[in-house]
Formats: sequence, structure tokens, C-alpha cells
Amino acid sequence: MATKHVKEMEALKEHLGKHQLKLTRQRELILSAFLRQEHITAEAMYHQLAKSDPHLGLATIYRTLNLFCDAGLAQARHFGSQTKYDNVSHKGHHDHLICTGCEKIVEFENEEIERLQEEVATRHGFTIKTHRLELYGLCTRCRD
Amino acid sequence: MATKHVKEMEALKEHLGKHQLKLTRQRELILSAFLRQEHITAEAMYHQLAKSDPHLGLATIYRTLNLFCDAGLAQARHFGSQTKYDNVSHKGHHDHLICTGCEKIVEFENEEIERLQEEVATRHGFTIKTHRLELYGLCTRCRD
DNA sequence: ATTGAAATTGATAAACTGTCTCAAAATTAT
DNA sequence: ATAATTTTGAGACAGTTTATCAATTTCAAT
Repeated sequence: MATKHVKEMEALKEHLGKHQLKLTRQRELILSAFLRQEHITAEAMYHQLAKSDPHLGLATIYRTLNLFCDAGLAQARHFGSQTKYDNVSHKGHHDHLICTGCEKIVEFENEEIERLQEEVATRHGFTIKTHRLELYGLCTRCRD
Repeated sequence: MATKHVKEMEALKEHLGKHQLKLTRQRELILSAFLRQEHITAEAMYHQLAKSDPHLGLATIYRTLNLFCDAGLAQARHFGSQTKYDNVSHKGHHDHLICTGCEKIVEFENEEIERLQEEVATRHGFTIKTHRLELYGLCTRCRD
């Protein structure tokens, strides 16, 4: 268990050291749980961890997930009214095909599109940190 | 004034008719003001309209902008803690480069990306009605 | 034009998400 | 172990959006 995610743990420790922050039981716990996810909200993580750690506060989850963002381990993304924290080590799969009929969501990735996005950004002097691509339409079943 | 935006007005009326909703003074007013914008928040629209119509309620703005989304005239976009409503009639300019430093928004269009989106959708059996592409990062100034 | 059923509005309460506060507890360097 | 500093948990708080509901407006049918 402690032997999984060693690389991310090291990255966190390095960030903590650089900013005179401390390594706590909660930060280890939340990192370990976070790395098992592809993307998750603070609220969802709160409920999930409540089973094993009923006294872990919601504020701590928020603080820690934001810390992970600073450390480059996570990326915040606004989806609906909530913020989802993406696990950066699971690259790709950020893009969605969404059926407006049955609300089904299909994840996809397209390298060519990603490349063109970089190109557009560079042309405008931007450095992309993250992106969102959502295609709305009808799936095969809902079209009939 | 009433001769501007006739097409959008018709689109709204069609949507209202289909859903047994009514055309009200407020809906006309808000549509007219909305179509002058490229994208705006409910709060900003509230303050803007307060000058000419001090008794227009904030809830009505929210309800109406969400109605425009249902009618396909607007598209909601969550940014930071607020929701921005994009004017869909500014066609071909749906895609945004957004600076997370200064919140500057650059609009762009890329035919090749659009083509690839269609391709991805077709491969999954989807028929695209609309889409959203947002690239988040830092602009030249904010990177320094 | 009047009527009446149904939808809409405005004002405000409430809900929701995320941050702030602060005393108590945990961590780290000495 | 001690002391200085950071972190935590619990709840208060703030900002944004939605729900409530009586009063008003719309619209179709007289």
C-alpha cells in the first residue's frame, strides 16, 4: 500500500519541503485515496474517506486537494456547479461526448485535436495548463 | 430596435410555443439585452438592466438565461465561481482561450479541430448538435 | 373586451459550494 | 523533551444559484 504511488509521494514531499509545509497523516491519507481516482469532487472524497476516517473534515479535503493542485499532482476543473479534481497522472480522457437525450457520457481522447489545441494556444501566446472539450448531441439510440 | 435580432426572437417564440411557455415583457427585454453581449454573467446583466428597469428581479434573470440555454440561444459556462452565459448567435466563435491569471478571454476558430470532432462523434455513433472547447492557461503577460 | 386557467414575476428565503476562523493538536528542528 | 510553527476539525461565513409563494400577467376562449 505504501509502496504504490511512490513517485507522487516524493513529488508531494518535495513541494512541502520547498514551502515549509508539513507532512501529515491526513495529507498522506488523502493523497493515497486521490491517486486511486481519475477525477473526483471534494464532497465525494469526503464521503468516501468518512468510512475509514469519520473525523476527517471537509475543509481539510478542500485544503489538501488545492495543495495537490499547487504541487502539480491535481488539476481543478469546473464541471456543472462543482469542482472536479483531476488526477494528473491519468493523462488524457478529459474529453466528453454527451448525449442530450439520455445524458450518457462517453470519454474519448484524440491526439490530433490535442496537438491542434497546442498550436492555437501558441499562436496566441498562451501556455495551456488544461482544457475542456465537450461535444453535445444524440447517440445512436436516442436519434431513433 | 425591434427589427434587430428577429431570427433569435423567432427561435425563442418557437421554443415557448413548443413548451407552453409565455412571451413576457421581461423575456423580450432580457433577450434584447443578452443578444448585444458576447458573453455575460447573470449578475452583470442584473446591474446593467437595473438602470432601465429597476424592478427586474435577479431570479428572473437567472430563470430567463437558463431558458435561453434550453432554447439553444445561450450556452452556460462555469468559470471560477460564476456562470457565464455565451451568446450562441456569435457563431464560429464558440471556442475560447482563457487566461487563468487575468481572466482574459480570446475567441478562436479552427476548422480542422471541428472536422476532427465530427469524426470522433461519428465513430461513436453520435450526431453533434453543439460543442464547447475551452483552453485554460496563462497569457504572455501573466506568464512573467 | 372580459374572463379564467395557467404561467410568470419579484422579493426573499433557502440551498449549495467553497473558504475563513480559531482553539486544540500534530509536526519538525533544536 | 521543548518550543516554534503548521495543521486540523468544527462550524461560521460568503458568494452564487435555485426554490417558494402570493400577486400579477399572459393568452386562448368566449
